[in-house]
Amino acid sequence: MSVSGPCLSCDTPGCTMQAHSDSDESFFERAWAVVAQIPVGRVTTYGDIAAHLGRRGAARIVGWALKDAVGGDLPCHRVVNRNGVLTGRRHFETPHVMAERLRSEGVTFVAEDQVDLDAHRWRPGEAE
DNA sequence: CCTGTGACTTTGG
DNA sequence: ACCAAAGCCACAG
Repeated sequence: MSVSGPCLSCDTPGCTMQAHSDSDESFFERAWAVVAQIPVGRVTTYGDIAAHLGRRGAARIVGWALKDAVGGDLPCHRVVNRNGVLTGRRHFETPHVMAERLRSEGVTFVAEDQVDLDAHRWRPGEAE
């Protein structure tokens, strides 16, 4: 990305991350770029990422993109579904690493596989 | 070009 | 409140 200025596809105040505008990269790569910016100890949802990329109904695609990123450097464990449930835990090396990593970052849980979304939710474009 | 695939989300019973 | 069904959409074959 090389364009400067405010976000064109989201209404997050002060967002300067134009991951969706001016990009020759695929939707997958843009999704990865967003995930890479999730702060430690925070989580976000598939829907939020998709909406931020200007594709409101592409939440599923985001999850799909993450699947391709497992094993890489991306903090894919910080992405949960809209209820805070770790629906992607099955795609990790072992089903527990997702929760383990979150716990080690200080994220609290309301259930075995459900994080306290209200307490840790991060929206794409927010300050880290 | 058409079809299948899903780490999702919303809706209706 | 719980489950099933139907939208959803980028990407690969």
